[in-house]
Amino acid sequence: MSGGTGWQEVRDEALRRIRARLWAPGDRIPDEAALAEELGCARATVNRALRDLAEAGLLERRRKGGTRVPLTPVRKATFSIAIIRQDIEARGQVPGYRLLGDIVEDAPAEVRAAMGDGPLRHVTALHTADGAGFCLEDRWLNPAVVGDVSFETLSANEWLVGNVSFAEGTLAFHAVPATAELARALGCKEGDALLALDRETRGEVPITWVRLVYAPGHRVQAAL
Amino acid sequence: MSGGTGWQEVRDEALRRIRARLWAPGDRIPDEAALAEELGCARATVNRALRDLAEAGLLERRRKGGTRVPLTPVRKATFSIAIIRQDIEARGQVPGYRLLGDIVEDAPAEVRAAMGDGPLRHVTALHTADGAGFCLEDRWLNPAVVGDVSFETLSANEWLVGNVSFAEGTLAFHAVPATAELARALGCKEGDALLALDRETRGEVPITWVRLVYAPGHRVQAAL
DNA sequence: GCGGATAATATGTATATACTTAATAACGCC
DNA sequence: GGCGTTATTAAGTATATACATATTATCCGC
Repeated sequence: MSGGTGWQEVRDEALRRIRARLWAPGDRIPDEAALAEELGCARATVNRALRDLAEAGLLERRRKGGTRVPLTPVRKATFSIAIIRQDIEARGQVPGYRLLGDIVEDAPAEVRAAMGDGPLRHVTALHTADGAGFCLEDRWLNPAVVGDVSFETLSANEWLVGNVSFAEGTLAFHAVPATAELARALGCKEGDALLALDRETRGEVPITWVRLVYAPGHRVQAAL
Repeated sequence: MSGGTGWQEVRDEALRRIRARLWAPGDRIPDEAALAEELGCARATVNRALRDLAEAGLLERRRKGGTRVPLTPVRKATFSIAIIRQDIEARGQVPGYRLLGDIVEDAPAEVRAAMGDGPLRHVTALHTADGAGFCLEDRWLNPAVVGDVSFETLSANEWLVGNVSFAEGTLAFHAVPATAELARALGCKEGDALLALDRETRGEVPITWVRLVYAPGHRVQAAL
């Protein structure tokens, strides 16, 4: 009657009521059955809509407890992790890649915490955009997983995505000062503030630990 | 037969096949009806499971085109945005708050791009954890939205969440060098590399633009 | 062979129904 | 009143069915 029964319309109507404070923070909202009747749709449709909002942190749902608008919503932001080359192409720039180092050695404590003790394959490479340094990849690999694949022309980043992707892992952002090596590779001054992304990937066993350090000014954008 | 028909079990089984490369990158997987029959459940259950994997970037689905394992998966990571005070409490530390400045003035170009021209209320505040500087909040507010609420004791961060939350916005991470003010507030040296989070929030009109600069070493963790 | 209309198809969604589960509320006992 | 048991409730899930919608594939006329 009111114009539609799709779950997205139900979600939008719920969102409107939240924003208009018809449903104020702390409030318990009508249950699914009541909303279904009011909006003229099935309960499953309301369920889908409210579940969607709950996943975004805009509602809190509990069995028997009903659904309520959180007093202090914990919004969730998502960002996409693509291959670096794709990232650069998406910016309309020409991607480049240069292998800087590839040796087996003992890793620092920070890496050993994630990858375990024992010698690891240490690969460093520079990704460029339109010829300029874009991102320095500092990667430690489990030799048992990668064997002796060459990363001369194909970045480890790309090889991993195509071969041992779909694994679990953790990810964190932080800031690091540019070392002499970073300054040289990324074309900035030593000590400059750079954005870094640490990522750890493992399947059954640890696979890789990587730190990507981006050129000055780089921003990683997320969507709410 | 095989042990269960819940959508999470279907999802896990699909994930297992992807990881085991039974379904290899580029492959088209069986359609929902076939999987439903094979796994002994309803098509809607399979749909729920595969939709979940597609949202995580582990599958690509298209009407008529079927479902396939992406050649270069674009994984999605999510992180939660809570009130800073809650963030600090979650670390087991005692949160503190000190208002540093609150004046109406013209904003720099970067902020005007998001908030429009005209004078804005500029609020700066320091969040502390166990007494030490944790995060400097540099916020520009639309006076038409906030009026003359006092942020002496309640952080703007918290006031906004409780009053104009549920709005749209953008969010980005980057790195900045510590200015003299930042160094003083966060207890570090001038020029130190610091993680910054820029966030823009708007409803019908621009509401606020904020930059949170964290103390040295701070990491923002995301989940895959 | 090419382009455009047409058919086929896999996913997307809506619905009624039924049952499960977690959490709260009610009850009754002491 | 305090406490443990039981009943109730609202969300969570599963299912069959039906129809919608985007594509892809096919067919046909030229």
